[in-house]
Amino acid sequence: MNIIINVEEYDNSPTSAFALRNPWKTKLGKHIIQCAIQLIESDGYEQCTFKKIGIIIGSPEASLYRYFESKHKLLLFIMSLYWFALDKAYKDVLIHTKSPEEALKNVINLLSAPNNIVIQDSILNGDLLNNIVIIESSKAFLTKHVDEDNLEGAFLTLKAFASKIAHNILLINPDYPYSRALASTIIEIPLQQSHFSKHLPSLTEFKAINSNKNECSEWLLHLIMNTVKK
Amino acid sequence: MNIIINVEEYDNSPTSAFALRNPWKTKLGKHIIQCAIQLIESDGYEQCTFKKIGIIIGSPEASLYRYFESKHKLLLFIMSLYWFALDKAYKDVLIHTKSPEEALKNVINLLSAPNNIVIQDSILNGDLLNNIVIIESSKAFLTKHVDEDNLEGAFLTLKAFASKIAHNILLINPDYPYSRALASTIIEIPLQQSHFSKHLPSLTEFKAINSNKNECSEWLLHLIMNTVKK
Amino acid sequence: MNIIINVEEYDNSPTSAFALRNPWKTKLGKHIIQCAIQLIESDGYEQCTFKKIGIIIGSPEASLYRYFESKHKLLLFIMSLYWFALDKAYKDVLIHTKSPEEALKNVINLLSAPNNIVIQDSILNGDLLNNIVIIESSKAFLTKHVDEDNLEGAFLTLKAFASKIAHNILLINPDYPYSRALASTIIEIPLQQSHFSKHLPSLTEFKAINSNKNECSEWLLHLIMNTVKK
Amino acid sequence: MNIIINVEEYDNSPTSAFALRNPWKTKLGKHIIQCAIQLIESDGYEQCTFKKIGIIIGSPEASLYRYFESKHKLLLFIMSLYWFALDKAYKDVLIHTKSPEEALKNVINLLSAPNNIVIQDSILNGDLLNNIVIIESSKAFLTKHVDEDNLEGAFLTLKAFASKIAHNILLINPDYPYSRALASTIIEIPLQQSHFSKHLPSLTEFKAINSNKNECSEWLLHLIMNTVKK
DNA sequence: CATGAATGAGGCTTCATTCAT
DNA sequence: GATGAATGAAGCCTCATTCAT
Repeated sequence: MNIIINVEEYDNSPTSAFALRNPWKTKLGKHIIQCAIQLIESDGYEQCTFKKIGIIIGSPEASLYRYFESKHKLLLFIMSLYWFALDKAYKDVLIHTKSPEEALKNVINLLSAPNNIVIQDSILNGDLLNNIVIIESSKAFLTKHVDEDNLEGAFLTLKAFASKIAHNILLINPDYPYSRALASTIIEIPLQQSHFSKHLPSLTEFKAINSNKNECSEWLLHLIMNTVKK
Repeated sequence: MNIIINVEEYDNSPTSAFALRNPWKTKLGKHIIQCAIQLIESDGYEQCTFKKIGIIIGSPEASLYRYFESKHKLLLFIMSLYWFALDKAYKDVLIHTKSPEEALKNVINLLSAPNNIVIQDSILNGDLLNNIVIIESSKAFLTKHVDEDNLEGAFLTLKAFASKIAHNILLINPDYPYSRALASTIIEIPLQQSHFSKHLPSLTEFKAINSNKNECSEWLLHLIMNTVKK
Repeated sequence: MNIIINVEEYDNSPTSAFALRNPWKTKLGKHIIQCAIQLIESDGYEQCTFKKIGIIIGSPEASLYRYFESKHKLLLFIMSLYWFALDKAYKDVLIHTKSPEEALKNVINLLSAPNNIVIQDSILNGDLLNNIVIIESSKAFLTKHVDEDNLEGAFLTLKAFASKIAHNILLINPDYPYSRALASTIIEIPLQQSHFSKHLPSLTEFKAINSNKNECSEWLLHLIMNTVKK
Repeated sequence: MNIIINVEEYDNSPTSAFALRNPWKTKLGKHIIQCAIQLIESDGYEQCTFKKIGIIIGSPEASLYRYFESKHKLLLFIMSLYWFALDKAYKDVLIHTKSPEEALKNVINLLSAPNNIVIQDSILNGDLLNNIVIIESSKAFLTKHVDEDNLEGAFLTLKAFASKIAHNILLINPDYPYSRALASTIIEIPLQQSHFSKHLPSLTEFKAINSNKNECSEWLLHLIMNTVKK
């Protein structure tokens, strides 16, 4: 699926605070994001350097620093954008949704397939984003010299999204005592299973997530519904 | 809980292949493991260097290379050991278990609390190990210069463990079509929830895992049983 | 004390050669000088960058280059201006002075207290200027890529000032063989003592120069007079 | 003059705390000190980099970091050593001195000529050291991120030395009210005059300090004695 | 078995400046 | 006259590792 974000939405999102200037405004800015996503996904955050990105896109390291104060800010930017986009997609989906059950089904479908993010003429590959988020999220917490506020900002969008799902669970069953734990589980399982299917296939029956997303999503839906409805 | 491993078991495990010599045999070897676990957990794998470990335990970097060929091998060693210990604990638990249902309950309990690993006079903190495993596991796949065999080795113990759980699920319900996906989910959820309770508490109802482990474990048990039994 | 310089005087001084255009003519120009003085004093010449100045005064780096060809020229500008101002103040003082003894006393008083420089509506803090001059002067000699002429220019004003003092010493005692050495000593001692009182108080009895300037100035006067008069 | 320091004295001095290991023990260590002194003197502290030193002595940058934690520590090391050596030389001179008047004369002579420092087979050029001390001393105070204790350490040796001179002044005239200011003046004047003779010769009558040290030293002696003796 | 010394490669970042608008 | 964008060069420092003892 494609999630379309327009520039105004971006400007008003917590995500924009992680960049020094709007990267969608210049060719260089867009190249940085595209290339960073590919490199972080393939080599990992630590092995991805501004220098390497620069070589690929044909700009010197120094130029990247005009867009992102540091490599860490760039990572937070990408993750924040990811959750902002998912949150938006979910909001859009809710509009055409009649029951909370249908909403839950929709969000699981949303999470079980990679979602490309489209901003202006940039298309950010959802598959890569998935992998980055699952592998690098935890690392964001470890960088001690980062001020807490930034961290909070980075996960604001994730929290907003998770909170909506938890709310939905309570609509289905107001007595469900662990709506938040279940919401975060709904978010994590597809990412994990997708990851396993790639790297440790013996740990899952699902194949690469894009080929049979429905299978994983339906399994997850049953798993969740069985618990909530009771 | 404490999982006790004796040296002979260690020697025969895939874990031992990651070290150049048996670290339990010398004070220095044991210090390295202890200290590495603490440092990787607190600062992250990339920020943990042989130099830092050396300073803490009062040995020069060069000495560590007599035990571990590289920093990466040390990480694989720790992770491999973790899954080996859990696998062993599960085997021990199975001995006194009458039904597959009880076995599933037991493994969930096992996973929902931190498990210290005890080898000779070394006690490795289960809480720290949990965090390392959840944060650093994915990274193991990304280090390209490592030969595939090593990687496979590193996850042999995890696979063995997951496989036992999947098998158990099939004992309860031979028709359950996603036993492996469910097994890996059982392994991951407690780690994730424990992680959230520490770093993003708004994403879960559970508090620090050691304080009310039962709550998380019971929730997870219901979640799983509802799906399997049906 | 305040030393008032009018724009015409500035235009005819060697100082003006260090700027590309008259900085007193625009708000931006005056901001640059003010801010540079503060930043060089607090962080040192090397840590003071056009970028930092730009951020503080809200202009991009490029704008500063319309006023000063380089950071080094800006430093020379400030130091040159300082000695030009002191020289002028001394000239003004001499007008109302009857004896060379009184003149010597006056110049020591002048040097023993910080002197603000006032140009149009700009007031440059004398205390900061003192510190810059003592700390950064020597550095001007070391910057090899600067052509000699500029260097000479930068110290023209200092030399003119020192020369007047030396001349005055000879008026008191025409046989004094080291008038120039004594003149430069008169200039340096108050700067040094002021510096010590701030940073290494155990090396002097004087407190921060502004609080009891008289004490230092009187001590210095005795020291000098004892030598000259003999 | 040559001031000879033996390794034991060095080890017990505050100076040794600025190095990670004893630089006199290896050829590399001695090369670093020698070369750093030359480079700092000729190009200034900021322009002197570990890389440049490394190129000159044929070792990679990284090797220098085994001896000095940072460039700043290296500067503090050199300055601290300088004052430690002068302090020692003064102590040695005092042994053969009968009157405080003679002592004062001796210390002024000591300060008015460059003093080489000899440690084992290393000879550190006193002329260069003089220049470094006068130009870079003030800078040591500006590096804000340096902990205060280190700074104190760096100037411990200077303070010890200055304090001895002040004490001596009081022996000559117990009522002299500014013994400390006079002591620091005695230390600074020869450095300043030597500096002027090199870079701004019109500010002094003295030529390069080594050629006619006696002249400057005698002038200074008179200047001081006239004041102290009352 | 342990360690002190050394190092090539590279990471992250800033600087001083230019140029097109 | 002012500025937004860009960049080559370099700075400081750390890392993972090797080697000789």
